[in-house]
Amino acid sequence: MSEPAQALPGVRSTRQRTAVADVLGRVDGFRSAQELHDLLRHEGASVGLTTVYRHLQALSDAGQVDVLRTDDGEAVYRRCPTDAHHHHLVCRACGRSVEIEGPEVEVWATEVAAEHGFSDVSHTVEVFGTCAACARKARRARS
Amino acid sequence: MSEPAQALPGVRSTRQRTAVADVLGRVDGFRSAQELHDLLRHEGASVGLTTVYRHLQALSDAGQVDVLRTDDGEAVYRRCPTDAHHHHLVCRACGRSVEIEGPEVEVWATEVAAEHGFSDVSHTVEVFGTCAACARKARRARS
DNA sequence: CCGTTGTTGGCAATGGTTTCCATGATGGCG
DNA sequence: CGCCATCATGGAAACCATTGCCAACAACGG
Ligand SMILES: [Zn+2]
Ligand SMILES: [Zn+2]
Ligand SMILES: [Zn+2]
Ligand SMILES: [Zn+2]
Repeated sequence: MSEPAQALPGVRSTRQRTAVADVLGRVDGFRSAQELHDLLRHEGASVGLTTVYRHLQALSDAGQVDVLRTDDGEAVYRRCPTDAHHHHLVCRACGRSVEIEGPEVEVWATEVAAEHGFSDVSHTVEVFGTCAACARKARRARS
Repeated sequence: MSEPAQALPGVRSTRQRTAVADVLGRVDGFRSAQELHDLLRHEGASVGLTTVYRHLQALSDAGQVDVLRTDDGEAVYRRCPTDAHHHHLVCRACGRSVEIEGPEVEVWATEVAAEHGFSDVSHTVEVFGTCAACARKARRARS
């Protein structure tokens, strides 16, 4: 551990790289690459869309951001406060999300896969809903 | 209930519609729209790609086929032997899949959402792995 | 200051999916 | 039977997130 963990060899710390990492830290939910690109643009720290994709890819490869896909196939990204394996409770309306974990789910997934002779097992577990804030907003709008 | 559940008003039973429903019943795993289109083409019962998409959409809306997305965002479809709520154990290599269920997971998802004040809750739970057949095949190829 | 090496970002290409629209089949009705 | 209204079909074009390409750029070491 003679060097910071994030400085992989051959990876420079550029303005763009930190801008992408920063904006991810500042938002509270899953965001698409294009939303992040727009955010950066509006903040003045403009970064090419291609570059945003590149860094999101890199961060995701490094396990520093979580990626999941919306119902219509768009990839959305989130930097979570924890590095440990976990899942998400995501608001369908605003994207805000909460880290959740369920040891019993981990066990169940492993066991059921083994029972059927599957190896090299992984799983996706995401819970979607409407957060309290968005539910309030919707109720107010409907009245 | 004076009419069969599947015959929605304004939906005719055409050659194409049955062809799509049939091929879904004949394959054993999740398949993409384009794969299904190819299968139909090779069977002689050719159906336009647009029409394949249309019927997959309709069947999915009617809850008669399950849809999920691969890592690269492609939608894959499967007609499952059961109508009841369930999840899948899917082979990453060949798409073959097994229906699984876990009551404890259902409970967990509901509870954790309620704890955080989320309403209108749904969830996606899929387990991926390499099925025994594909694992054998891979081992043989590597030697 | 120069050359090497990794970075950037606009633009073009990709590829799954959807939309359009002209054509075709169906079925009721006179 | 002939005609019309109503879907259904499918090829082509549009869409759109994502990736590939590549020329211009910054950083670093010498
Ligand atoms: Zn919300
Ligand atoms: Zn897990
Ligand atoms: Zn397999
Ligand atoms: Zn479930």
